[in-house]
Amino acid sequence: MDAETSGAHPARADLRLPKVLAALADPARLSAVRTLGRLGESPCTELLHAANLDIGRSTFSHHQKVLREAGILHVEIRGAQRVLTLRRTDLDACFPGLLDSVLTTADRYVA
Amino acid sequence: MDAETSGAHPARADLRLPKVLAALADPARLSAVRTLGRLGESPCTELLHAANLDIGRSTFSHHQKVLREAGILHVEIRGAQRVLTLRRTDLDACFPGLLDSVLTTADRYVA
DNA sequence: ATCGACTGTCGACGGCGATCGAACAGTACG
DNA sequence: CGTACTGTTCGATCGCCGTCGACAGTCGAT
Repeated sequence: MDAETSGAHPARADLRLPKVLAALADPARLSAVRTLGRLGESPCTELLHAANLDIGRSTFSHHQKVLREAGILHVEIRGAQRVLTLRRTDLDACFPGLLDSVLTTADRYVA
Repeated sequence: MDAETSGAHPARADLRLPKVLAALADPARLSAVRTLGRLGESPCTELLHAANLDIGRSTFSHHQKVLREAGILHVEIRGAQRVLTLRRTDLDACFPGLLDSVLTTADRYVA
């Protein structure tokens, strides 16, 4: 079926810390992840606006891909939209405390 | 005195999450930080060997600078050597749980 | 069924960063 | 002083990453 949906999402055992950190290191992606942490789930464009990102949809599409391939995001196709969610359980299993830390860090240390 | 030693080390209030994550995202730097977490403190060359990094001294010097400017390392000059330590208290204050997470993540998720 | 509005993807380009080797500077020890 | 060691700086190379404009599915309305 979806060599698309499954191949693009790395298995839990394939997650790697450097890749996760690199994905989170970009300000736009970090903002998106933190916003998604508050929203729970969101389609791409909606998240793009909710995170106040001043970038085009094409750029955001690229970021979404990077986050997905790092194992941070799960993408579910609903009609014409792709609904994004955080892979909380997988991330917590591999990197205990990391996601919580990234999500709860005060805004003044993120700017 | 040390406009060198103090200016190069950002104040706690100036630490920024994206910069810290970017510094930790590089495999060589990540390995160095994790090794330093076990050693407590170490001079550059000693850490370079302890971390099994297959890179030259000049490259490591660059990484050390990146980690220092991100606020992750503290550098103390002792004679001819520079002794490196993690800025644990500052990092814990700004990004609770982050350093612990990075240091305690299982090796198999770091490779 | 087709038009239009919306969704997200793809190819290309530009710039940053990791790396190296060589030259340099500071320190310790004879 | 001269040798050995520690780490930095510089210039160059090269691959990767963020960005954009043009393109392609999908849905609702007419």
